[in-house]
Amino acid sequence: MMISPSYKEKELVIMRALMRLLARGQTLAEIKTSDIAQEAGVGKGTLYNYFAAKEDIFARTVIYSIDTLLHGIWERMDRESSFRGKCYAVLFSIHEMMANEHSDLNLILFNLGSREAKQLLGGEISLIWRYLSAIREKVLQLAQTGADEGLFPPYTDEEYTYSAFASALMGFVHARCRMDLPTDGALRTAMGNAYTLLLKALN
Amino acid sequence: MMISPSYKEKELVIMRALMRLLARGQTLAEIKTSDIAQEAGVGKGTLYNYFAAKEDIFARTVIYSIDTLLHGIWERMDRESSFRGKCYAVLFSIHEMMANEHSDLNLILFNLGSREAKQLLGGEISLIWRYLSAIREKVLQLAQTGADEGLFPPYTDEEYTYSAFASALMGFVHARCRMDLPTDGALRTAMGNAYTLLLKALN
Amino acid sequence: MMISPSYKEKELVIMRALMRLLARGQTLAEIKTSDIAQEAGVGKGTLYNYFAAKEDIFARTVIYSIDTLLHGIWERMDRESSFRGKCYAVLFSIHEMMANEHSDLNLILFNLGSREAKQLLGGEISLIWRYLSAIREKVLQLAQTGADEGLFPPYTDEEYTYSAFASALMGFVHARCRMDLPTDGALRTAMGNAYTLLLKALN
Amino acid sequence: MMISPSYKEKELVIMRALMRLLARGQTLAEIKTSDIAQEAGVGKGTLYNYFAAKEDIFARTVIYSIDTLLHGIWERMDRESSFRGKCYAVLFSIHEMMANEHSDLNLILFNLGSREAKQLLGGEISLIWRYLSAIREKVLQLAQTGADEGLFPPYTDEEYTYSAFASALMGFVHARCRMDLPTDGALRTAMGNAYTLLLKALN
DNA sequence: GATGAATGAGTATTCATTCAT
DNA sequence: CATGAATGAATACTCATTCAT
Repeated sequence: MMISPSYKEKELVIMRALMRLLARGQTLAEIKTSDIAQEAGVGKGTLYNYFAAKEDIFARTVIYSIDTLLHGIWERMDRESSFRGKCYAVLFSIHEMMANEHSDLNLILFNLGSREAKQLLGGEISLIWRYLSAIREKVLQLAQTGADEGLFPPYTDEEYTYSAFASALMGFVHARCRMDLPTDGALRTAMGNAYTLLLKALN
Repeated sequence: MMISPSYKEKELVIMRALMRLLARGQTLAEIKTSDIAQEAGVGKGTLYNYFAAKEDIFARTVIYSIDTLLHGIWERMDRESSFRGKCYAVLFSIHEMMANEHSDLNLILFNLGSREAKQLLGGEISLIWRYLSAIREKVLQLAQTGADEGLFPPYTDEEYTYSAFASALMGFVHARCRMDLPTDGALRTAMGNAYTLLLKALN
Repeated sequence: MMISPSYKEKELVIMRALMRLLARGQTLAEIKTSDIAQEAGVGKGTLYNYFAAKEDIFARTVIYSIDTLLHGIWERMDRESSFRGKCYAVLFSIHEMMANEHSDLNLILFNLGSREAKQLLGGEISLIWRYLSAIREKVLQLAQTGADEGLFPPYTDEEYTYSAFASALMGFVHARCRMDLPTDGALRTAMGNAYTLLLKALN
Repeated sequence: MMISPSYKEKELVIMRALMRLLARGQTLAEIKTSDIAQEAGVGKGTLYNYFAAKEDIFARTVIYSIDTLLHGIWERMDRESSFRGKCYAVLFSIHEMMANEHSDLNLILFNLGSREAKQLLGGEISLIWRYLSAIREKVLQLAQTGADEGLFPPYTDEEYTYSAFASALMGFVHARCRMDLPTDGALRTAMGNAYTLLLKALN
């Protein structure tokens, strides 16, 4: 299920050090190679035995984070059997990721502009499409589950269906963004709104 | 309607020069003060007569762009009288903004990570909230229009209503992002999906 | 008579600073950009307003030194009217250059390997040939002077004649190199030997 | 006849690896310890079992090359019995050395500035004098041979005689340097000029 | 106000050397 | 003896900012 390759011990040490620094609130632009080395507990030179350049550390850490994140979300979904349970599992994962400064992905993504991200991912741009298609497949499976439960008819327009899930999810992200310190109530409301919208959209 | 203050002649010359550079495909990180000065046709020292620092040029250009963008969208909406016309006006504005490398806002936003953006907007973070509340108000007016036309019942849950618009819009943005070179057909489909979803969500 | 272009004030300040550092016994490889800047009394950044890179400073200083040196030798030769006087003027110039740690050229040349020198002179390799042909012309004029004085017959074989001057000169350089602290006597002997050899070779 | 000490197997492997790298056109400054180790087919650490430092490798390789070169020239001279044959043997050796990128010595010498060379030879500066005196002795023997053949009178001024040989040789080197791709004819002319000059100088 | 030459703090990267295995 | 992963000192170069004109 992991899409990217396996990692050497030291590579992980270094990438995790970078993520800890980001978790501490530092910007990518602020982080120096010496900071990463120190945080990782290795010499500065060692970085360059495993990564071609500072940028390379960033790029590969983004990929590692996406992998880890998706892996986490899917594990959580798979533990639920109902459509509703799976949807809330995703929403809850997203919420946690946004709440947790230490959450792998958001640290990276919120530190990159999209133009910059494209450059960082560079040659590995195809990875993006592989992620997107893996996600799409998962979404359509989920739609199937909902249809099986009789919550809405089986889909006939794949693109519309996918788009409905995307809309509900991103609407939730937007709502979540607008909360400074989300209360349980506000959170439940936002999740409920997303779920309601999804069902209406698919009926 | 412009939320930010008025600008001096030279300030505009400089901010527009920055936007031309971005339009040319350069990253914020790549752009040097000397580039901006040259593109603006002024001396490097002149920049510092109008802006406190390089970062300040960026920050104020972001705001200027948002202003310009929102102004444009609203003008376009106001030219339409029907609910459907207003909705498509917004979707079309977004599409254009994403298609047009020269579109003011996207140049800026796509060059900023959100963490960085927060820092840039800095003390002016309240501006963000003023924009958001202006937008919310406009959205609710729009919902009123739709209700008046009998397309859906008047809203009772303001947050849900706002969220539905946000979801439809962001779903469209996501769909639009997935098109490399959008065909007319694909575009119309994506807009149709967003509009359909919105109506279903509000009924 | 100067073969290379004219120099800006600051360029000269910098090149002369480099030469002072070399005169102080430092190797080219040891000299840092900051050393040059400090010795020149300018900021490190200023170096890069006048030279493209450290290597460029070296390369252009070599050329400047060669110019200066040749200019000096020729001035000295021109002050003498007799063949013998002109020859001794050259030998004496060479001696001085080798004795004087501050002599422009030797500082540079003795710090370069020939492979490195070729690279430094780089695109300006044609300059070398212009210098060599200027020298050859001067040598043949000198041969003419000697023939006019009846010291040896006019030359028929230009290459042999040029080669004889070169041999005598380089033999002197070799002899001079072998002296640690040259006494007046040893010096006069070496010059005498070179002059004798030259006359015999040309008769 | 070898002036420097004998070498261990691995030392030779390493020094020859360095020479191959130089032969390939790389500058001393460009060559890294890892390059030498790789070319020699040993681990980087092994270098330090046989040499104190990178500089030490260079220095001892210079000496090894000089030894090899002189040894080669003298062997060639000894195979000739006539004065003329011996002289041409030397000139031809020099020519070959300059023509052959792989010739041991020139690779080293043409990569060193003289200041640097002094440092490299370092404590072993006395070696230089031993070489020079061995050379001087050989030259005077050669002069004796020429006198025995009646080509010129026996020498009375040792220094002048030595100097004449040095001049002729260095004049040839200078001429040879000026040829880009030496033709047979040009080469024979240059050798003839050197030999002619030598005989004239000694008569 | 406008200019741009001068500045020097700041940083990614290299590579000789070591030493645990 | 042989190795090569780990190290960190060392350094060229950039570029935002200043200020004398």
